[in-house]
Amino acid sequence: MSPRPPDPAVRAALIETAARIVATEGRAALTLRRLAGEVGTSTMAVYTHFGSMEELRREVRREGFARLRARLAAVRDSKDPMADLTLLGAAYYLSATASPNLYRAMFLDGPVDDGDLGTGLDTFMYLVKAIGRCLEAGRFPEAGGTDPAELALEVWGMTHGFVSLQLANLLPADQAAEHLSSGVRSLFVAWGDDPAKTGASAARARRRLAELSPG
Amino acid sequence: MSPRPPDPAVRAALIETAARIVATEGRAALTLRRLAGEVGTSTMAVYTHFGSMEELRREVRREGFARLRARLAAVRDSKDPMADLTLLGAAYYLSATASPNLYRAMFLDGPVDDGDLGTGLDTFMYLVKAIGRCLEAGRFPEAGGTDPAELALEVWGMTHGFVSLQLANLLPADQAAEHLSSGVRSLFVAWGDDPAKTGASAARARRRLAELSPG
DNA sequence: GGACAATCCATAGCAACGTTATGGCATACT
DNA sequence: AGTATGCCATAACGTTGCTATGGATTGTCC
Repeated sequence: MSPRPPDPAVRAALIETAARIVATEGRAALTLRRLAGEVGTSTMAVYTHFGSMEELRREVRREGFARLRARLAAVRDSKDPMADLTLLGAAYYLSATASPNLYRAMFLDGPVDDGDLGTGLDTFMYLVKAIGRCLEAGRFPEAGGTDPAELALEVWGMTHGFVSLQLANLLPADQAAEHLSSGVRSLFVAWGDDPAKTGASAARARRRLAELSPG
Repeated sequence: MSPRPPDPAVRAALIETAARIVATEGRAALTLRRLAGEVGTSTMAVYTHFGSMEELRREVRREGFARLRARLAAVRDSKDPMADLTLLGAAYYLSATASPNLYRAMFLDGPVDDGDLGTGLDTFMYLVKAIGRCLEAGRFPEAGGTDPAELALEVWGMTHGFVSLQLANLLPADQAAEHLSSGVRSLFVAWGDDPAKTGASAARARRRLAELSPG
């Protein structure tokens, strides 16, 4: 009754190879025939495993989110939640700029569907939790009863903005990084953080940069 | 000696039709044969006028920047430079979200080249000048001797960030608009603007929304 | 253990894509 | 008027994603 099962190794190889091609050469470089050729299978394998090229691209995005999540998870909670927060921002920025084409595929290439939204949202939670801990520590007196998710959205919007400008060649990397950090610092100031503490946390974050996964 | 000159009407029709297709149906809807068909010419006309499909897409981006510039130019200087600034931000946001596919083509679809950078930069100048007038009016005491372009970059980065998140379906329109305005307000607070004045300027800007071009 | 049935994947063909070659015909200068 | 120059219409080429067909392989049942 039961027929031949699909080979999980073929499926994994397709995703991994596709992610590599997209990450190194961009979306346009990923073609059906080339993918099948590099994996050493036939074009039909893509259709039995994913149904369409678009569905495979979605799996590539999932892979991208998984890698981003791993980077963020490498940032451990410390006694200075704002240093943790700064380090999360750095991990996000470095992930995006180290694999610009993958970031483009995840966030820029087109409207994401609901499936992506779910897998992307849990990476956002790392940011929300860090900000929540900053609030508990009393670092943002001016943002008293605010939902941490609201504040996290401000930080994410600004981060995504500068990353996008850099990836679009509208800003050189050094300017993007500098204005991003000064912009986020402005948010902290507006939320009432003590400037001396802000500086101390930033210094502590800088000392912990080695925690971040390589790349 | 001199041969038949290229018809400027054909060229204009190609650009206008291409911009309409991209704006209404997105980048993927613009194909060579369809464009030639709708304009009522042959596929070769595209190559005599633009040389390649990619060069025509660049003209579409130029057209998009021209439209954005017209929107920004419709905001006249008033005695309240921060109201002007807020209105410029609204004009930018409304332009982008009213023609999301055109904004995508201009800023999101791929790395822009140097030609785009030049045409895009002069729209940025509207923002720089408004912030310069805010500085002259003493609205940002904490940002004393800072270059207006630096501050404008912060505002632009945040604006572009939330616009991009909305266009990517990562944020619903109402949340994007709300967090964008509250984020920009945070920047003003961090730069030392008097909260009462900030509110008054925002109210004045709201009353002037009709100045903006329709759409 | 052998027949069966289901289905994965290899081969071949389709429409549509951007681009290039070819050629007729209109146009501006001698 | 004649001519040469180059715009634009027609046709073909290679590559794209996708579908139709068919052979090979594997799990199940008697």
